[in-house]
Amino acid sequence: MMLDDTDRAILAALSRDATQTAAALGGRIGLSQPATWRRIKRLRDDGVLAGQRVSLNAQALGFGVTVFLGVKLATKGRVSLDDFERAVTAIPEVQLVEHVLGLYDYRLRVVARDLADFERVLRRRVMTLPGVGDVEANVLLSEERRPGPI
Amino acid sequence: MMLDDTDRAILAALSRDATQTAAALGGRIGLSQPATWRRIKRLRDDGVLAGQRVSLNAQALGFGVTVFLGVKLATKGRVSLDDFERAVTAIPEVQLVEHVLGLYDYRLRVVARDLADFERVLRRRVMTLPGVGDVEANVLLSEERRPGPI
DNA sequence: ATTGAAAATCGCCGTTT
DNA sequence: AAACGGCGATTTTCAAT
Repeated sequence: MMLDDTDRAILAALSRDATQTAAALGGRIGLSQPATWRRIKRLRDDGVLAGQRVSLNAQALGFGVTVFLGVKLATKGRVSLDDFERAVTAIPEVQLVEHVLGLYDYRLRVVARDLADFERVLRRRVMTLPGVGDVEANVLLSEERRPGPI
Repeated sequence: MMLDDTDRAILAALSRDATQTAAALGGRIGLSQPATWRRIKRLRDDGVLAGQRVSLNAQALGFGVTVFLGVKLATKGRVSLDDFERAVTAIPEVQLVEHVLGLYDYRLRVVARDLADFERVLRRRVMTLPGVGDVEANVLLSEERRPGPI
């Protein structure tokens, strides 16, 4: 599928604020409500707009600590990967499981109430995962999301 | 603020799909539309529901490669951090800038059309950032988002 | 239970490619 | 002629009270 500048403007606008109406968005880029809506629908149908999700404020929920873990597996057969993924997705504190290629095999985004709570998760849950070798940790200080290239 | 199981069910449902209506969501958890809507409004007012974002399908947009970069700065004064952050947010291919504590100073999520395009971004844009020391890369194979602890 | 707004269409006609 | 947009209108749905 081919995207023109109008599509890009719509995607950029929706990235900033997904709650705005088709009429308001169209007004800002010089399109009528139906035309804007048709384009949004096409972008949805083409799979470019993949969905819409709320972003939860972890701080407000009492999760003050976010840690990124790089995990290297000790053994890497197909079964090892499957076993690891099955087990890791059962840890509630894990928000994101990324299978990667490079120095590590998996990257995990983990939230905890505080550092003491994180230590518990690390020792009782992460270090006991099947096949785990090296684990590296980075504590999140701040993050900024950018619109991306579009 | 205090969350009960009903609030948790609402947050979990909205994390999966933010487009669903209060009536539909309520129906699934045994609440009326107004009751569900009031709870959602309270969660919004309390700052637990922080906003709503569309998820763009990078693949469909022609960005087939996602790479995580761990960046270590060579020099780490306040000015170095400010300079680095200013410069890195000007790279369109960077979707996410995470300031972290640990082996690395920053973690970047970078998208590119393909590996050749990524090499260009890495050499021309990332390696020329002010104060950059070591850079480590992990190529994303797949990722799975989880609801988190809520 | 109600209302007012917005989403989600449709048809038609003009323009551009 | 195919694709797209504007305009006007309608129906349906849903947020909000």
